[in-house]
Amino acid sequence: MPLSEEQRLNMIKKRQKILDSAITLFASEGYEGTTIKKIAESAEVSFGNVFTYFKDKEQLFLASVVEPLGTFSEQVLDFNTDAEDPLVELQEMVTKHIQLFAGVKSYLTLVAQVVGQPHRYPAAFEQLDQFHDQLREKISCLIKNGQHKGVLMKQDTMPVATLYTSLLIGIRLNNTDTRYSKIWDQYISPALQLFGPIN
Amino acid sequence: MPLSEEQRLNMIKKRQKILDSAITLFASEGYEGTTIKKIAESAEVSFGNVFTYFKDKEQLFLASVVEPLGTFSEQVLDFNTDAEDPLVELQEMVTKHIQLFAGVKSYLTLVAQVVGQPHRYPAAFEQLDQFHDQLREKISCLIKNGQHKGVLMKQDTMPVATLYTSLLIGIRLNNTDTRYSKIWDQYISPALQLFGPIN
Amino acid sequence: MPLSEEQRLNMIKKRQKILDSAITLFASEGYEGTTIKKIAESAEVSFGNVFTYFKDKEQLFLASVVEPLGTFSEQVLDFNTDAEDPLVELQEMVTKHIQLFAGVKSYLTLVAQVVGQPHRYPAAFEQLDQFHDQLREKISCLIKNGQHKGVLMKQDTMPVATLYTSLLIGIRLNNTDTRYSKIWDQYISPALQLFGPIN
Amino acid sequence: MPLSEEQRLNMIKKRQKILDSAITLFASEGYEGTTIKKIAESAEVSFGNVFTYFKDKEQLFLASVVEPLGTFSEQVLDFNTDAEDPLVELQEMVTKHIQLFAGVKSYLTLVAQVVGQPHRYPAAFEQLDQFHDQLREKISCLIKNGQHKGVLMKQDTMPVATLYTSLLIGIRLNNTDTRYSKIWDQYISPALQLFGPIN
DNA sequence: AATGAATGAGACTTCATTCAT
DNA sequence: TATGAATGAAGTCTCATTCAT
Repeated sequence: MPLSEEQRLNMIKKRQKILDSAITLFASEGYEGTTIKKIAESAEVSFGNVFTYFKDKEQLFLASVVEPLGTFSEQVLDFNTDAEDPLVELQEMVTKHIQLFAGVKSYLTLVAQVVGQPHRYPAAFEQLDQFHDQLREKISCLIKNGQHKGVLMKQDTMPVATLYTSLLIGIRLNNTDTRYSKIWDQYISPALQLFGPIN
Repeated sequence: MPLSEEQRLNMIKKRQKILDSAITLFASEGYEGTTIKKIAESAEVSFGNVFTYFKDKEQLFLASVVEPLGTFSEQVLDFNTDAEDPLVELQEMVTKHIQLFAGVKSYLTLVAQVVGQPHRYPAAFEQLDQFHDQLREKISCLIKNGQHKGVLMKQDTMPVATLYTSLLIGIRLNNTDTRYSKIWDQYISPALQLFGPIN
Repeated sequence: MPLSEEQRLNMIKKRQKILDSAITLFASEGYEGTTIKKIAESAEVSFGNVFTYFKDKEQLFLASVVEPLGTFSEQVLDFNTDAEDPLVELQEMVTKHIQLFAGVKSYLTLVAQVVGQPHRYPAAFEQLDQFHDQLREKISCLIKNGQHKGVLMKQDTMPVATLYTSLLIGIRLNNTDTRYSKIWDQYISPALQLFGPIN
Repeated sequence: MPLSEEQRLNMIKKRQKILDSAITLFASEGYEGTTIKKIAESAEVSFGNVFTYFKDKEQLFLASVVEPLGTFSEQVLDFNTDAEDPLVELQEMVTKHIQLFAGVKSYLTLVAQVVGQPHRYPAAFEQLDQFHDQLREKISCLIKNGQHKGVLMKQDTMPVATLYTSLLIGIRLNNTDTRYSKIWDQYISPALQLFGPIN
């Protein structure tokens, strides 16, 4: 007697709720500061039920870092390296990134923890690092395009890309607000300067 | 019976050794990942002796964050807002900052933890935040000076200052190496772009 | 709606399969070392289904010890106390016992557990103890017969019977092999000595 | 400041008390049936303190099996294979063994558990098995001596030795009393028959 | 009857802190 | 001051049992 469709959906929802609670708590309380009990309470799930969905705390942490990465990276990587007008593309990319980073507080705090202590979370770090490389590579391409077209000043592109991603994670770390607000818009224009636009 | 001078010095050294070990371990293993036993072993001090110098773990953590701040902030704040040539001053500041951040891995990883989880470490965060404000303020002044002298493009100065400090903590987070190396020099020039230099 | 004959048979088979798995596992992993999940997997039955056939773990354990006892005791007690030639009867009994004990590894390991920790499994122990008494009594009778007929030396019979059953459970404990093999035959002749045969 | 002699002695006593409690409990309740809490209570020691002396439950179990083995094996192996009068030596050996096994209930129940589930306690079994081999070997020698001198009937010696050790562990398993009593003496003479004495 | 998710009690273990020496 | 044994609270995880489907 397999599970009914309704039950299956319910379980998927439940799993997601646990994961969301875990992300929030891991982000704000840290790995050891977060107890399974807290997660269960926050997700309105019984203590033991957490283990129905995640083998152990470590796996739950890993899932908290890795699972949202798919959607997130897709959004972050959504820009065109071969754009006709690289300056406009850059502007749009920066705008989107800033707004995205403004709105995703918990997850990015979690990411910052993993990035800050790679040897403590090797599996999670591995995945993040891979994405990070991909992102920097793609940004680097767009910059090269801009330099080619003479709208960006000539400079090594990878350091700039690295600085840019550092800046993104850095502002997320430095800001305590949870949602996007006008304040974040102020960052767009100076952040663009990093790429050395020629007007 | 008062302690001899030699004993007093010895104790000061011991305390510092414990603090250094604590910083390294808190940085790499996190707060609850770091045990008093590990700290004692790393500092080559007996287990119970740690409590002779620090009341409890929390205070030791606080000291790990706060005590190095004095020297560190002095170095970071060592630039002249009223410089004759703000561009040169900026260049020197950025160079110094990058080199400084390159060389202080453990402590800054620790700082990033506190900044990322402010409500978990309120006392420590308070101090760091205060320093951060002071730093941004001072950088903002230097930028204003540059804009006044027409060597920097006009833009809101605080967002730029914030971006700059974000960038600093961000590159520290993104790099795993423990010491300054030539690689870090690549960041200086693009980081300068952030301020919108006019040549 | 009563169950069809086929269903009834199926359930009986299923119950036996669970019991067999339980015996094997209880024997090799011990009571708490054995989980319902393991039993279910081993019996190729769903987890919850185990509880359809056995109220709880304790009852399943009890059944594991008690149910096979019927067949087993029948075989063990199958010898003739009033045999014409008690020496031959003894020889045949010992041979049969050794072969039987050689072939029933799991169950006897389980029995040994219960016998070794009587106060932990009082109900199970009770039953085994009763059978044990019966067995010793019957062996004692056969010995007496032999002594009467002058083919066994005179000695107290109960201690000999007890030693004999001890020896049987002891060799089972000391041997790791699961099936009867020629090795076991070596034990027959010396075991017979226990009874003090006169030739 | 190393520990004082008195403290060291105290710790040794404490460790032994824990070990003794563990042996008793493991014997009567089994491995999983025995909790650290129970052991601590029985040894009149705080819960956490158990871990000062034994890394974890498994190690405590191993120590419970292995540490008493030294004294025990010494006593069990204390007989002379080259005795002038092997019959007398055998008689003395059996007497001593029976009395020894009568008086060491808990430890031998524990031994029986390990022997019965070797794959569950591989490390402990290893040690016991080694001792067992040594014992059988030595008994075998004494039997050979007796056969040589014509006071024991000719038969394979190893099976007899194995039967004898089986018998010893078997009677220990079958008897519930904790101390040596006259009852045990009844076993001596029939047990001797096993070796096929010629009078 | 059959299934497997849900529950929470209870086990092991770690570790900050206390304290006697 | 220095040491490390003693304590027990708190955390993770397992698993028998229940129960809705």
